Amino acid sequence: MTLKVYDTLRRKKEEFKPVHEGKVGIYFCGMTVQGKPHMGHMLAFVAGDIIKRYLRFVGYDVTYLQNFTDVDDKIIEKANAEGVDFHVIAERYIAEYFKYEKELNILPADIYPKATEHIDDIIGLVQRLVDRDLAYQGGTDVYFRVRDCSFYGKLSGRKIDELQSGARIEVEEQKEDPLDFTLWKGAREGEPAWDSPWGRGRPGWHIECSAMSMKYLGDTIDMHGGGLDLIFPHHENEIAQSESATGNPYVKYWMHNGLLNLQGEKMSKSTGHFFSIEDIVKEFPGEVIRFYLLSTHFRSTTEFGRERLKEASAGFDRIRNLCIYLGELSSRQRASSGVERSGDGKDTVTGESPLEKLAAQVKVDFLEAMDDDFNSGEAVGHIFRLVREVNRLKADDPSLIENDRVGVAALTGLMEMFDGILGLFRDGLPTGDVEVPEDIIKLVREREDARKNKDWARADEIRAEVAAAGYTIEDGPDGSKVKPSDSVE
RNA sequence: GGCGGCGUAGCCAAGUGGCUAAGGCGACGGUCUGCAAAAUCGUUAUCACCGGUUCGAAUCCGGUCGCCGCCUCCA
Repeated sequence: MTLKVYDTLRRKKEEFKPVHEGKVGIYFCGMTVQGKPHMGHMLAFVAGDIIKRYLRFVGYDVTYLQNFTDVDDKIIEKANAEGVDFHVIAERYIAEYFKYEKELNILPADIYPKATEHIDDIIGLVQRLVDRDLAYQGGTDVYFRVRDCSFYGKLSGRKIDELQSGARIEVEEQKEDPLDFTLWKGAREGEPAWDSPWGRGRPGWHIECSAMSMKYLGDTIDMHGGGLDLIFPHHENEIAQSESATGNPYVKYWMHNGLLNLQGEKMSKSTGHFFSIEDIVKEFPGEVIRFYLLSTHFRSTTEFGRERLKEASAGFDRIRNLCIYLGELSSRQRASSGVERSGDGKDTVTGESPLEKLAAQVKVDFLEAMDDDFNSGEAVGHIFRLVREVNRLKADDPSLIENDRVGVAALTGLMEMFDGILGLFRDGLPTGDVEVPEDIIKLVREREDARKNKDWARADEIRAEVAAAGYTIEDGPDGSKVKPSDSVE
């Protein structure tokens, strides 16, 4: 099987071949920490996480960078409004980010470079561009000369001449051309600033990503990710400045995630038309949020809303229930293994039992989906097929499953693999061994007695009571089970 | 105006030339259950419209309509 990846620049899917054998360097555009993270951010980072996890699963040595752009106009604005140092603002939102990164089971990046900690690298890169006459100082700023960049526009499909007509003419007379973008921004009174050959100032937007990406991962990196809305101008400018400076290709595969829609319209901070992760996490478990985000292909525009999350929650419960069932079977089988496990032949790996066949088939389907540009949406569909198939076998003849130790082990291993790649569960596969308070257990026992006596009224009463406490009772052939209520209302 | 994307069932969503168009949610009808829950079975799509290419198209080409994004800070 071969991994295929869609590249935004070439606009097609291609077989993935890393720059260096066995290694993958990924730079994922993180947040400009000027506010709390919203769902759109989280979608992007979950997408990056899936890519990272899968490449590791396939066997690559992955180095994953996710930056924090921790100085910009809005951060400074907020700092001034609150009368604090801009670092206070930046660090506040960085801390926020980490909170939700953990909540959504996003594996930590290997490096979280910050713009303000790479001022020297940034100045060095700007200097290279100035030295080559591709950038110039205008007033206290330094600009990139867009018209001299022959390949400008190749990522976004824009032509320089067409750009100009639509471009807002900025009132910066220091620019030779309105299209030129800022590499270095001279400081005004009261703004954070660093010394540079062009006077005190700070980096413009775009340049920090180029500098940090190249510093840690080299001139040419394997993948650069971020939201679709970063293609222009951010990534276009990154390519322009990076390739102009080094003469080497900047990125091998551009990975852009689709944007989140809210009732058909893009989430947008400026219009207030968005959900903050902070609010959503109050209503839904991080696992459900993550599951929803990854059950659509990351490049698609995705509808987001509470209704969608409720649906995802119901589906997610099906997967969780299967894991719990498998966990119970394993422990039961383990418990009985000492006694009756001689020579019925069931413990032999034959690859022939229905469970083994099912596991093998679904595994292939799942991996094929993931190999196809990390299509986690399709992959999730295969998991559901597995869930239904196992449940069907169980409904037909539970003993078939219960006696198939090898098959159960195969399924369990498969679910662990899915979990490793998709990061479905924060604490590993759910086992069903959840803590239920003593008083609840007491009630359940009481109810079982009532049921034996066919005192249905009392039984229903207790069930309601237990439900009110947040637990669900399921009556089965071997008694009643209790578990925390998992569906989200 | 320029560039790009999308339009698949009640809703969400895979699928980009060829077996019965994944999967989830919901709804309706069965099974199981004391009733539920969980689970399961069945039903619920000629893929926006028109034309073309092809033995064959949701999938390719052309056109029409509709929606959205980018072009300004944005995951």
